[in-house]
Amino acid sequence: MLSPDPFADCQDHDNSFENFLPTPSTSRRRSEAIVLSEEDSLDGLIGSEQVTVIENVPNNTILKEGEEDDSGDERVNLDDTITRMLESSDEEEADIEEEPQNDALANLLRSFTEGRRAPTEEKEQEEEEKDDPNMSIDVFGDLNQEEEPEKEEEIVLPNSRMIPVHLPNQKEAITRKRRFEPSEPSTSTAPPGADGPVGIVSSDTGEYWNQPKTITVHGQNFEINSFNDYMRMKITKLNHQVNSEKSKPYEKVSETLKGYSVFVNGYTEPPALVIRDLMMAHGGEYHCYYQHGITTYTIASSIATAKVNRIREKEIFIRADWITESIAAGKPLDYRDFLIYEKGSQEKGQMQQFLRSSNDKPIETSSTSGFLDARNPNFIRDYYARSRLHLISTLAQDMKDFVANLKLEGKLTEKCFPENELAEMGGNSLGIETQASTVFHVDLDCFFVSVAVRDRKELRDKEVAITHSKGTISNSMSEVASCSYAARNCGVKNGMLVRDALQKCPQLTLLPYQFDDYIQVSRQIYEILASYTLDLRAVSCDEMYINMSNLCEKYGISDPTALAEHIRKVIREKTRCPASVGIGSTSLLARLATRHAKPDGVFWVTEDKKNEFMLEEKVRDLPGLGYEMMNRLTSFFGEITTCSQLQQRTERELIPVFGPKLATKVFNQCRGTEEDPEDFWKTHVRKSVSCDINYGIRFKKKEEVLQLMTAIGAELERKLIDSKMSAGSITLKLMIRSADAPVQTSKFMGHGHCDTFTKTCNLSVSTTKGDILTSECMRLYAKVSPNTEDLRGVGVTCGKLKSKLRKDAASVVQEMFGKGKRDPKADDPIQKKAIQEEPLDLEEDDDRHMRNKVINIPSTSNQNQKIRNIPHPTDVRISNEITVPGLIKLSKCYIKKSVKTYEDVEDEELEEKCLAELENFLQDAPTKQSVLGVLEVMEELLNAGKLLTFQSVFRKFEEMSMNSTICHVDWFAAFHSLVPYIKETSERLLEFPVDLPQNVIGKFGNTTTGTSESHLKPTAPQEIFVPESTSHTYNQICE
DNA sequence: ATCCTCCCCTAC
DNA sequence: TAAGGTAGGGGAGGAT
Ligand SMILES: Nc1ccn([C@H]2C[C@H](O)[C@@H](COP(=O)(O)OP(=O)(O)OP(=O)(O)O)O2)c(=O)n1
Ligand SMILES: [Mg+2]
Repeated sequence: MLSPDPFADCQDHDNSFENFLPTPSTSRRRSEAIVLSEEDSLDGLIGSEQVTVIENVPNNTILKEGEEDDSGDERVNLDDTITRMLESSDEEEADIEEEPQNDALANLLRSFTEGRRAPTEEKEQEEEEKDDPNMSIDVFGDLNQEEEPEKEEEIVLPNSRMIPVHLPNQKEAITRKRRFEPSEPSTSTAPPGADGPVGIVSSDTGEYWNQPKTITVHGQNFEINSFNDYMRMKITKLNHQVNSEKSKPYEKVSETLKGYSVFVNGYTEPPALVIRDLMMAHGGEYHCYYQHGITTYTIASSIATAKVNRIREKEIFIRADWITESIAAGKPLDYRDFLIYEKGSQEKGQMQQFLRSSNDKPIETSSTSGFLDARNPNFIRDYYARSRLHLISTLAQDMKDFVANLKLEGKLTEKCFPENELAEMGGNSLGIETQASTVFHVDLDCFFVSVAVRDRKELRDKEVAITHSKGTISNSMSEVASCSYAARNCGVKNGMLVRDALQKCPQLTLLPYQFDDYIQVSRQIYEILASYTLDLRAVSCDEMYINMSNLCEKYGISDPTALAEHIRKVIREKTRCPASVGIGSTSLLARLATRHAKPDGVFWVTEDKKNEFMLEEKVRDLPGLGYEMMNRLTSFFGEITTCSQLQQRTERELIPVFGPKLATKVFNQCRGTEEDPEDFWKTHVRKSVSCDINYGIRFKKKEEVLQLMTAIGAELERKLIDSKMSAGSITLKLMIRSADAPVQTSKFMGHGHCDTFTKTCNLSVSTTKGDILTSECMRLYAKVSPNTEDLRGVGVTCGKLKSKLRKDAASVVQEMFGKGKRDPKADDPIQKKAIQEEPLDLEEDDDRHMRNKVINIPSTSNQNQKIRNIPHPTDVRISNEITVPGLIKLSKCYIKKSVKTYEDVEDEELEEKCLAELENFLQDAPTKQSVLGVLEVMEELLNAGKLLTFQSVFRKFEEMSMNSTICHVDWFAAFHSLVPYIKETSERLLEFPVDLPQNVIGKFGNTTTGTSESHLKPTAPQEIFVPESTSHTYNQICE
């Protein structure tokens, strides 16, 4: 195959290298990324620089202030409200669910297995679909190696979409040289994708760097560096007795407590150490800290009253004798007999007991069957409960939502500081003009560590890292989530493998996560900052920007560092965590300033000093320039570390390196002239919702894939509903073990070196439904059809999101008719038609339909070759032309009937005529387009609020589709593939806040079971008013 | 030109 | 053992 990739030139260079690198071409790109490891030395530099910053830059460093030329005041538009955030009822009809779901799944399963039955033919046929120009079929050839191994040679680089650049030869040489430098084995800044320095030994970062240090045999790591080990043990023991004891070997006596884990709170009898041994000896787990969702029980002797008040949700306090008695009994006993109640408050305890027993069983820890088992329905939950990245991602999103809601309400959070402090701050400087723009960047210092160290004074200023690793294995492949500044001085960095961190810093103390506390602290800091101003932008769980321009002006504060110190003080008091504040006139300057402020300080880049300031800034610190871009920069211009060096380059020169957008951005950034975009302080509408699992995926059977997809679908449904969005498109991302990567990854159950494949499809009707998402994902999965055992990761992204909130629709109705009551005139279709509407999101579907291309329907002969390819709604992009004339006429006919109060012979005749036409139409096998046409008519009836008509049409259609004498057999299946979509639309309507005969829909929901009987007895439904659709279909119906 | 899909990169 | 998620920006190259 030929590659259209303009980067092909560079491939040639690489090819000359292939002697050294037994790397197949697919992974060449990645290995190159690893090879260019000046990143390491560069970061090492930064690391050491940080030391000086810490020591030499006193807190409150202020570069002199001077000019205040800018008169352009940052106006923030608080009115930029997202209407979608407004409240609206969002109930779900639980009982509608069951049966249709199964239908959808059954359908999907069928199509899935069919797809697998004849993979080769499928593959060839797929070519004509041409829906995948980028992902060449050969890629699959690559994966299905056992069939066609010779193909490997001609494979193009499917993953290497590069900016079209011709790398100078000489730079290439530099690149290569570096490749063999064993120096600075820091993996911390290597992006996750750079996992595979494939050419050398193995697939994973860790294995590459550590190959000389460890030997791996049968999954067992044999360590070499025992001195480090010894030191670490010794220090850990001093610092944390329990932890050190952990490494003692113990005899496993039984499996009685398998699946249970405990956290010991305070003094108990037997004491914590004994409990730990007991737990371990009997198959249980001992946790040094309570971990929400993971720790089964908390063991304590009594709970102080104060403590009861802040019991973590679901935390179960029991007495220690649960353990001893369970062991004695040889089975885990019911925890409820061992609950601890607050003294003298039996009542409350019983209430709690009741709540607990009714709500949920004690959290069975995943280890019962190993969460890697896809059959575990709590698969995702258990994984998430331990994933720090999931935690910080969702927490960041939560904080963004929190801020968005505050802006919407326009209310500050409750003041948590004396008002006069602000006034005092600016009191004496009323005459002095304040800065035109003052932006704060607040970031907690080594967030996770700070939280952990709060209650452990002895570890303050010590080398500490937060990780899953308990330190029992010296060369742990676990990652350091966050490390203290003392540890950073040793060269430890966030994201580094524990093994490497211990190598650099043997005295490192490892502490476990405290997820619950991160959530709390995160909320606290946002509550604090939001009490000052709503001009605030959430970046992550521990980091945000605040626009202090208005506040400074209001209180006449000319020295923002005083304000910053004040804020830091409040944060420290409330959370007991240190925060640093960077101050500048733009977010960029504030952010860069924070680097100098850390740890636990303030740094202000004043306008007159900002040019000077920028000169010394590190290029790597510019936001947007990561590992890969630094590599590219170096390969073009050699080592460039400071912004002053970067300033020597023209914008034009940077474009080939970074691409036009980034080049412009970086060009301005390195001069400090980058202005914040107009909407920087505005709430951003979320564009995607996704769920990724790229850990622990080792499947044997395709059913397990389906099971995972089902879980992902459910999770996405939850997230979509939570964010009040529905998905218009679905993207499936698969991580597949690279052909050259070993089956055993270096990180236990990690994904190792992988190739990724993505497939997207658009939904004809946007949805929140997990079963639809799942079935679509499986269809996409079938398109890739990788070796099940080589699957290493699955991610699903919902895009083309639509707000599911009806608020805007409702307000339109209110404006027109007042009070949101249904207008009687609206029932009259003729009058109704006269009413012109703003486009509502109901109609966005139609907009999208118009935009989408119409895919050519394969000729019938072509279709017949397939085993039996029943058209599916998403096979087709929506057509403008509806091809179900009989159905439309029937609809018209029913609409007419629903309006009239008398029987009309003429209408009867018309109805029969329509039915005949429809029958005629249904005699042909369903095509993609005709199935879609049916769907569209149904949807439009629903969208138009024609419930009665819809019912009639639906019922009629269902009836006909089941009758194989009047209709082609495939229509039955085709019709049922539509049901979930129709159901989804009908449920959407339930949310419409105008009077709605819910019972009708409810009844309808129960009848879409696919069985023959139809309960769609008209229970006197009324047509409801819904703002008129402008769609082509609807116009056809109304005509 | 502008859109869409399939990537890659970045940040926490 | 280990828990490598998630959202956004953006480029290449094809389709329209
Ligand atoms: N690779 C990473 C990077 C960060 N985090 C988590 C742990 C961090 O504590 C938190 C915040 O990230 P920061 O980049 O703000 O790093 P720290 O707060 O730890 O240090 P500092 O902000 O002082 O540089 O995110 C993580 O789990 N894994
Ligand atoms: Mg931080």
